[in-house]
Formats: sequence, C-alpha cells, structure tokens
Amino acid sequence: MKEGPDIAFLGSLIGEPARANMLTALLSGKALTASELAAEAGVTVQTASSHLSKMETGGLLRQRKQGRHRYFALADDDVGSVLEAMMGLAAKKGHLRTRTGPKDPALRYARVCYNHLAGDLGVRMMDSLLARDFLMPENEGLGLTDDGRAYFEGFSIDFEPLEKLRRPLCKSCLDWSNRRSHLAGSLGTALLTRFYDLNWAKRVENSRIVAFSTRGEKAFLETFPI
Amino acid sequence: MKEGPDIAFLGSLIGEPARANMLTALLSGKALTASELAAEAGVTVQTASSHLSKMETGGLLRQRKQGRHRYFALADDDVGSVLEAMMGLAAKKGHLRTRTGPKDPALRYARVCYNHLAGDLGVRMMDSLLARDFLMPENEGLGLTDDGRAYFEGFSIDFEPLEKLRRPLCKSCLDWSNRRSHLAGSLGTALLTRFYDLNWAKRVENSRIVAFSTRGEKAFLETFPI
DNA sequence: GGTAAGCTTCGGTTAGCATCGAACTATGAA
DNA sequence: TTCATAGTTCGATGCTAACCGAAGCTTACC
Repeated sequence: MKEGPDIAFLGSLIGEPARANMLTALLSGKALTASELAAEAGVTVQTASSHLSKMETGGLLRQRKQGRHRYFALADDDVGSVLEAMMGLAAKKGHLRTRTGPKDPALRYARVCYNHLAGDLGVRMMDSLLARDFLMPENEGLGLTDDGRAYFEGFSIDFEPLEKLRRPLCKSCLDWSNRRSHLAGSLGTALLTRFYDLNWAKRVENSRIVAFSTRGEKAFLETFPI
Repeated sequence: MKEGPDIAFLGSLIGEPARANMLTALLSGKALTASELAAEAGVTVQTASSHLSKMETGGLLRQRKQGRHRYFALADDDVGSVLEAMMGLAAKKGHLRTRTGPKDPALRYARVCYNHLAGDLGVRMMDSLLARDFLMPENEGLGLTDDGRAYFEGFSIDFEPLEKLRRPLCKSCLDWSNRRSHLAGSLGTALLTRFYDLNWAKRVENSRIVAFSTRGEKAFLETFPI
C-alpha cells in the first residue's frame, strides 16, 4: 500500500522515555552495561533488558559481550546523527527535558557527541578546518584534502588504522545546541582521543561534558584558529 | 535531573503509525485537509483530528484555515529534514513499509521531498551545482556564489521574493534513497517550481513521484551536467 | 563444586492511549 | 432559515506495551 521506509517503527523505538534515556546516555559514546543503562533510565534491569533487545533487533544498538558483562553502544554513527538531529528539532521547538540544569552552558561549550567533539568548540574546529581547506565538502559528506592529511599527520594522527575501518573518515554532524555542523567520522573520533592524550581535556564523569583545562583550551584555540 | 532536549516526546509523536502516515503524506509538500489526512492514515476524522492537534502543539505541523477547510502542512524545513533523516536510517536498517511497490524505482529516481526535488535527479543537480562552484558549502550549510546567482537568474529564478522569506536560501537535505545530499531551502523549492513551469515534469497524483517527460529529462540532464 | 553477579525469559498486572460513536461548533450554500 | 459539509470535543471501550516479581541461564571467582 504505502511506499518507503518505516518511520513509525523507528519513532516508536525512540519515543519511549526509558529507551530515549538510554539512547541519550549512549550518545556519550561510552559503551554501557545493561545495569548501568537501567539505572540511567530509572527502570529495573528486567525492563531495561527488554528495551535493549528491542533496540538491538531494531538496529539502533550493538552489543558486545565481555565476560559476564554485556556492553551496549549505538550501532553506528548514523544512529547518533539522527538522534542529534532530533535533539536539534526538539530544542528548537522548546521540548526540553524536565529541567536543564547549570551544566547546560558547559554542555553547549564542549561535549561528546557519540564519539567526537560537539558544542561550540566542535563547531569552531570544523569551521577552522574548512576555512583552511583541510577539509572539503564532497557529494556524500566531507573529504580530506592532501593539505589536511599532512596537517593531521603533523598532529600525530595515524591514518592507517582509520582507513581500515568501515566507518567514513570524515562526516559532518549537525549540532543541536548550535544548529551548525561539527566533524564526525573516524577522524573526529581520533582527534578527540588525541585531545585526551594531550591532556587538553578530559571527560566529566556521568555527563557528556568535555572539560578543557585552561592550558588545553588555549592550545585548542591556537590549533584551530578561525 | 536530565539535561538536554526531549527526544522521547518527538519520537512518540512520530512513532505512531497513523501519525507517521500523515507525516509521510505531508512530506509531499502539499498542504492537506484533515479529511484527506484521515484517509491517508486509514483512520476516522475524529481520530485524525486528535492526532493533528497533538502534532500541531508539538510543533511538527502548521495549520492554515481557509474557509471551512483546514490545511495542514509540515511546520518548517527542519521537520522535513528530520523525517528524511529517519527515513534514511530506517531504509538502511531494512525497516521498510509493508510492500515497496513497483512505484519504488520511480520514487528513487525523482520525488518530492517536502517542497524540493529529491532522488537520483535531485542528487545529480546538487552535484552539478557544487562541481561548477555555483553553490559553496558554508558553516551552517550551503551558500550561493556570485556565479551561481547569475546562473540561476539566467534560469529565470527571481531572488527578490526568496530573500524576503525567513527560510534559508540554500540548504542540504540527506536523501534516504541515495544517502547523499540534495538541494533544499527556498532555492530548491523555486527550482522545482521552475521545472513544473517549463513543463519538464509534473507531479503524479497521490504520490511523491515527480514524472519527467522525455524532453524534460533531456533538458534537465543538459542543464545540470556532471 | 559452590556461590555470587549479570542478564534474560516468563507471566500477570496495570496504565496509557488510540479508536470510534455521538453530540457539538462553524462555515458555506440554497 | 434550513440544510450540508468540515472539523472538534467528549465519553466509553479495548488493545497494546511497559512494568516488575520470580525463576532460569550463563559466566566468573574462590
């Protein structure tokens, strides 16, 4: 009767508070256990387990067994992108969750989006890389220029393992706080890891906030001028 | 307790079959009456009315009264983008609706996405415009170059009314069938209208398919070479 | 082997919400 | 005024799915 992909199924999967909580938690990029996700969503483990299996068969989640733990993560970058896009729309329409605490400014400034840097600093990095022609928009998304490759190699990014992955190297992801794009893809992930390694920033426990040190922030702003 | 925008609310709004059907119908870009949408969703008008008011207060829909008719349409381009993004994910994950009929190839070739051209031809147009530097990727999305402006004016696009709108002129929208981008925004809308005016193509009744005439297709391909 | 932790499965309960009939409002036509 | 069409509101019904207790399964650690 009807043509096209089934939006309703996806929507209902995302549109249940407990599941939405879990998905938002997983947007932090960390793989979490069923118990952790249950706590995050405020339901018992049995209920969480049921939700998790639904989301897994629905293609939103990926499961990795490790000993007696089962770690859940978003299935791929696309799931994260759609979630962030929905966040953007929700924010624009004023559908905010209960109370957007004092963390909010920090969250808008620098946060983890699945596995890469988002927020003001994420957008700034993207802008800077585009302005200096290190990244070039391509049909499908984003391409790395030769200059860009050299630049990142100078920044101690090792491309060899990245290129073996099935994930795209560069991808743009729409920011819900800014309504502008930031860099996703395996390069985005690698860069964020590099920031951690350089001690420019570290993750805030139980939050998506990325806390830059004053020194780290300075270095970041110098590395990615506008 | 929790920070950030509320995904669950949006998801539940979209994740109900009747509502999803209506939204998909509205992706055609046409404003439809409550009765038409009820038929589209396969529910009675009372039920439809209830759904419509929910979606309107939820910010997904916009209502325009006209005599004793009430026309509903998607609230803005962003809603359309999120819907297409979800379609992309659903298609990728294999969640297709009941049976994807013989219309499908035509739908992938050229269809309406809210108010602009999508599908293979839509993507080709985007590629062509980018390759010839008529469009340039900018921070937020897409920018029109001076060359581009001249080019479109030669194509009888009148920019004056377009620039008075609050909508962005150019915007990229991810294609669910192709997983590549095509041109949205008010320019995208204007171009599609122009194709209709030139009799290159016309809408197929009760469908999102855009049917190009052989002459129109030829002209289109020449106008937007790769 | 025994025990504990992590997670899933099963069954029964409950709550929310979509659904529709019927009554009501509003606009237009005769 | 009267009738017809478009749409909303109200109330009752019924279905679905989330929820949790209890039991079962698997893996680890002593």
